[in-house]
Amino acid sequence: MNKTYSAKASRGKQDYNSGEIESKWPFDSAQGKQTYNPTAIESKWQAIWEKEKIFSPDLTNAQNPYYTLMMFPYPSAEGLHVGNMYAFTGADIQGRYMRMKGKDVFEPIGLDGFGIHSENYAIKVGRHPREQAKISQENFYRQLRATGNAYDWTRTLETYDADYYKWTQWIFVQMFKKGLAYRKKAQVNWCPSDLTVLADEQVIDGKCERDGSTVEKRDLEQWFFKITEYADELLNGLNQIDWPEKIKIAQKQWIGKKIGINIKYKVDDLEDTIEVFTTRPDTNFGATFIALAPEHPLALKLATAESKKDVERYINVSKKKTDQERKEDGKEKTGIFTGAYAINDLTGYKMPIWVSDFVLMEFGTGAVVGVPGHDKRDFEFAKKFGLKIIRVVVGTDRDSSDITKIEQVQEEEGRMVNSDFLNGMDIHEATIKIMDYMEEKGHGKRKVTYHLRDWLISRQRYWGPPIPMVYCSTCEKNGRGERKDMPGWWTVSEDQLPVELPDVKDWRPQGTGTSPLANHPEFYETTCPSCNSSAKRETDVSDTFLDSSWYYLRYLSIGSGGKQKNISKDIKSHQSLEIGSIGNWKFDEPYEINMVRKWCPVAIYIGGSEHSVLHLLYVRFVAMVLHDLNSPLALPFQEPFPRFYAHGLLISEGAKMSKSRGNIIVPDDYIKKFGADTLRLYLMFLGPFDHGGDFRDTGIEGMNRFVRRVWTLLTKTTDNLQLTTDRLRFMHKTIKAVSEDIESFSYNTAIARLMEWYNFISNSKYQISKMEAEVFLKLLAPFAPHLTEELWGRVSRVSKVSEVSKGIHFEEWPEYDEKYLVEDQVTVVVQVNGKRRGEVTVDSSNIDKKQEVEALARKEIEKYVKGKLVKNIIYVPGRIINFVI
RNA sequence: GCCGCGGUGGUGGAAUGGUAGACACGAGGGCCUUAAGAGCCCUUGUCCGCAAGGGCGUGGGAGUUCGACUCUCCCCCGCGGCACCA
Repeated sequence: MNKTYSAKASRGKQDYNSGEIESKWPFDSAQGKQTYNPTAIESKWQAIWEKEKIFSPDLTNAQNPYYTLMMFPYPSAEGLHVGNMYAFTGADIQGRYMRMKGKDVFEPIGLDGFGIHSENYAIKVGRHPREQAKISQENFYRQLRATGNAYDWTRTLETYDADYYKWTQWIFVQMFKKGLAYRKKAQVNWCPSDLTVLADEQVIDGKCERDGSTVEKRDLEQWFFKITEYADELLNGLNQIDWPEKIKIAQKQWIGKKIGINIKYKVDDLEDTIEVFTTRPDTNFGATFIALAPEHPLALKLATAESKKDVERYINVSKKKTDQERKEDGKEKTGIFTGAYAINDLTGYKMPIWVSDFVLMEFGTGAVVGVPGHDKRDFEFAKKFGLKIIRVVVGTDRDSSDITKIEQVQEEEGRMVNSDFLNGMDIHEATIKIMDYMEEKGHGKRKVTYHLRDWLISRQRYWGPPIPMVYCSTCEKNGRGERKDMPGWWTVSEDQLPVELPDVKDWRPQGTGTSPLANHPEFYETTCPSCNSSAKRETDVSDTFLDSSWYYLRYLSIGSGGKQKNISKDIKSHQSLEIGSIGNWKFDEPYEINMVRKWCPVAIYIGGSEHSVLHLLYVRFVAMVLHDLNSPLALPFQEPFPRFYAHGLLISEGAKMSKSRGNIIVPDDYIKKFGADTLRLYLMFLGPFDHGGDFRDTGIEGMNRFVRRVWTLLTKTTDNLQLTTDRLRFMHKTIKAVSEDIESFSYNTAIARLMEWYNFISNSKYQISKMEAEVFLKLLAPFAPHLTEELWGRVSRVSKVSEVSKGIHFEEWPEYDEKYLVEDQVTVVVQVNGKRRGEVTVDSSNIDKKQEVEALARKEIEKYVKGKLVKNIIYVPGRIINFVI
């Protein structure tokens, strides 16, 4: 399919270059100008590309769909910084390469501008979020255009558009209908500076993911998504997707599936039983105490009369502590004895029941069985309070003595001792045996636990999609509701969506545990969709991560059937939104399923790894739910991104770019001074794409020099040039290397190969032939799209008058020919005992003749071998010959 | 504590187990120029040496191999994820 370049082809093409051929593609405007003027060239081509819509594929009729997607940005803060540009450029190169390889590439862009990031920025600058969004949008799109990425500008989306968040709300409704959205009162993470609740995934080390303030616990009634119901799917799906291992591991850890057993213990002299969860029931013969979380319902109940007061005091102190304090104080274990005992059925031992805040109510059953010999925490606790310690496992250190020091606590592999019928078994065998035994005896039941918790979805903020639910107290009294388990609650019907976010003046978060919308009866007062009595809308909005959990589907559906939308102010403004359609833009479906079938799953998704357990987990969950819809809209796949590539982080002054650090670097000035092409090349040349790097502009002049030299060389193309084999070989070698490097995201080495080729031609004082120039431009095109487009017009013209060219970015990627890669002569390195002592040149045809090479090599290293016994000679054909003496 | 990734010149970084330092940046020297800038040419891991040449070199230590930046084990350092998760 692709052209193969050879000397013959080159001669054949000379005919076309009369210099008189005209093309429809506007190549002529810069004719005659000889100095490189990036500003002029870049804005010219950006305007042409967008006007001609060459990067807007025909979604319906495309033959080789290739959907390349970059995580869309939060347009908060002061604009696109070079870190964003680094990531976007790397993604764009991949897309441009695939386009030249013959794919119909769809590369959309949009803004994730709804939600807390953008709202916080609006607070900072004191502007209404909606007003700020307009400003940010304009600024971001202007900057994005200036980077020269091949975006489809006819299909942009912004998550704060009513025509987008209508469907974000629709997804919430589907969640509710499937029983996956529910409301419950729970201890939730509260960020005291954002004045809202946060999902577990948004709390890092007890601190808010965004602003680093210490997260508090509050008891609030909140909306959750039952992501836990998909825990196994989310876990198993990881085996089928081509994602970086570190991200898969992070998700796996976060899901945290553990198989263990719930064991019930009778409380001595009482009717109560205590249930504990453990993954190490094999050590149960060594169980000597029980510890309850302070919040455990039995904690106070079991306390004997004389200890009741102390237990109560302990519980109250614990409850006042934040999670953070509990963890920090936990370095020194605390606890209080209830006075009660539980019976270890295996040994008959009366285990004292304690209350301690190292036990967490949220995990397992909120109670643990203490095996101090084989768990360090249990040991610390037992040691401090003088509880019994029994060894039941002997590990690889063979220590079988009593456990008296923390270093002796044995948590790893080993064999059972002091454990009756388990003795002699290794711990894994014993685990199975004891679980079988306990289940048989009715003492316990196998249990799977997950670290993953349900996704807390509601936010007490303004700038987000209102949760599309209505609460009717009349219905609740009558026990009626859309779902039996949630009396009083009704979804807003689809034809009533979107629930529009009203413009209010008091939009700032208030910290009362409710959204600012709760102050607006004109918003929340409504009638019950079921019984018509007066009812109240939900006033919380949904988490930003819900907005971004489905956007890849929407891009495909902007413009019905792949028709392009007309960007008009009316459509963009939420006030004028009508249900139905405006122009050719359909509003009656969240995504067009036929387009989704054709283009999804996404061919390659590129983004940062900081979203490992946030966006990248949520987006998979939402896709799985949509896959399971009982509807024509059900997705035909479970995994939206079978291939994900995590780019590195570009940092500045050793830290992630952020406004608070004041180390933001914006590309604008560099683009103005050197052009986007130079900056693109410079960013990509810093190192491997998954590596990131520290942005210093010390090398950018050098890259600018390269770009200008390329310009100079390529404006002096010669048509009549007989190429030597050497030159052809270099060209083919470069084609091979650059192609492979792009495919493996080694952009830095791809650029280095092009520099080598340039050096080879220019150092030899050669002129560049037309054929070389064409290939060179094509290989450089993904990296420097404007420069190459401009030069393409000059170097190549277009071969056929009748053909309408779409420029270099739609030309075929060059293919290399193996036969040119073979060298006539090769250099064989001569080693003595593995040390390089010389080299010999051998004809390629002779590289398999060991004797001849050996004879040549011997001469080379005679002085090293003289008088020594050569024990062995290793010859690697064409590479190396090693004399072992 | 557990898991993952990394450690190569002054700097960013190259190297299917086979010539370590590609390609750049920076630095030094030269040409051009009235001058500056731009451009071009040369040198540039380190030590000894005028040179020829040689020694040493990929965080440290051992090992496998004819041969190790690359594979194995131990240790040190940096970065990232998880974490009183029972």
